[in-house]
Amino acid sequence: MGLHAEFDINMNYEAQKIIKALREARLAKGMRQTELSKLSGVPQAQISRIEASGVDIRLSSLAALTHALDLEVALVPRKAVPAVKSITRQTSEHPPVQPAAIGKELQRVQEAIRAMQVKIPEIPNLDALRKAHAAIKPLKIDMSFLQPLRELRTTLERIQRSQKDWAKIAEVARSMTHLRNQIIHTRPSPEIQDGPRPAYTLDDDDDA
Amino acid sequence: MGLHAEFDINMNYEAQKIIKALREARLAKGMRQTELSKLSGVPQAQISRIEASGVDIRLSSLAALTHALDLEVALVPRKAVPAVKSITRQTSEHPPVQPAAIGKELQRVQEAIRAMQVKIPEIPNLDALRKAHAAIKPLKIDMSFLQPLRELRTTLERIQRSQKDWAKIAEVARSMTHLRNQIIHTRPSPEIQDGPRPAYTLDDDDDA
DNA sequence: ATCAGTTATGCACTATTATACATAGAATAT
DNA sequence: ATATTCTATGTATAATAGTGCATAACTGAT
Repeated sequence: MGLHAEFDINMNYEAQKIIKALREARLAKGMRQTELSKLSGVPQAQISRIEASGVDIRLSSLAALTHALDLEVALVPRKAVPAVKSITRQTSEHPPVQPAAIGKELQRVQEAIRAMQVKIPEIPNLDALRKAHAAIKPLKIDMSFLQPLRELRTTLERIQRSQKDWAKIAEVARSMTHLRNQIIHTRPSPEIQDGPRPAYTLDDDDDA
Repeated sequence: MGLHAEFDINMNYEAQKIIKALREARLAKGMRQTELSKLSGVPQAQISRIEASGVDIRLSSLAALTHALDLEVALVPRKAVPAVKSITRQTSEHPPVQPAAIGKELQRVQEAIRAMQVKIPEIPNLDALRKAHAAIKPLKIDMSFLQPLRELRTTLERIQRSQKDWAKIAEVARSMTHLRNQIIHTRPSPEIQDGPRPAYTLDDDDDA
């Protein structure tokens, strides 16, 4: 039982690749096992075992997890694999070439959201927040938006600390979406094209 | 066909869709459960249970089956799902290297069914028709079946025009299903003797 | 009616996932 | 070093996938 237990021989390559993709998808979203647990309904302990101990997961569980990660399980013909791969690369999350300060701030926002979730078990609005953030993340953001971002974050943190006014979370989410729209409109800078991040799916990036 | 379409409540929607896709992939290749069983190592009984009784299959089994079917399990971002679907359609479910005349006739059959539906709003038998057609569509069909297909279609059209004898629709559906079975059974016949065709087809008929 | 091929079920039995807690161990802040 | 968060494990139990064999049920063919 090492730190990273080896995979059992139970699962074949294919299966292990999927599991690995799952884990990477979670990490790419900055999600913790506990969060994913809450979103998917799968207990944290089980997620851990799945990721680390090579549990031969059942399809329903896989579906639950992927759903929570905004992914979908698909059966693609071998012949189509390369094409599909290229598409998913395009669509997957890019940590875009960002001014360092912006990148850091985005990270902090994500942190704040996560902290929120940890503190308060039952919040429906949180998902809106997460989505707003996810919508902003893949954009190229000008330095002029650093301030607004920071303010949003501090507001969020204040709410979290005060343990009250959770109703305001929805409001924050709204302004965050608004901010996103502004960002988009300031310059016709659509999605980014390069992606050093293959992220999940059909990864052939081998390893051991 | 959906003799027994009763899935357990254990599996979620997503999971059931995958199972269905599996079954259809098998049928599209004209494979029988015993054959798939040999290729994948999964016992026929288990395959049957999986397809019909909504077994919550494990990932390793899924991988084994998909592999035997020349498919791969992929996790695709929700946003990319439509694109991926269009690709996989192009590659697999698509008119499978069909003689042009057959393809056209299938199209006409579909037309006839649709016309029927427009004329008569509520007919239970129509669904059977639709299913029979859907079951035929993904098959590789020999030119020898062109005549039977055509006859079925004209019968259908006659019924529709006469505005009567709707009871016969069920009969047509039955013979269509029958036709499907015949088509499947003639699989081990490497035909391809079409005339009206660009000579370069490059058909990648992958039957092993 | 009979036969052959395919799929669905029944049953006994095993192997493993899944779950609930609890908690240890690792990694990160403070 | 201390606290906190995150991940991995331990234990016990329930639920069920998986297997093998046999065979029923259904279909199309002779």
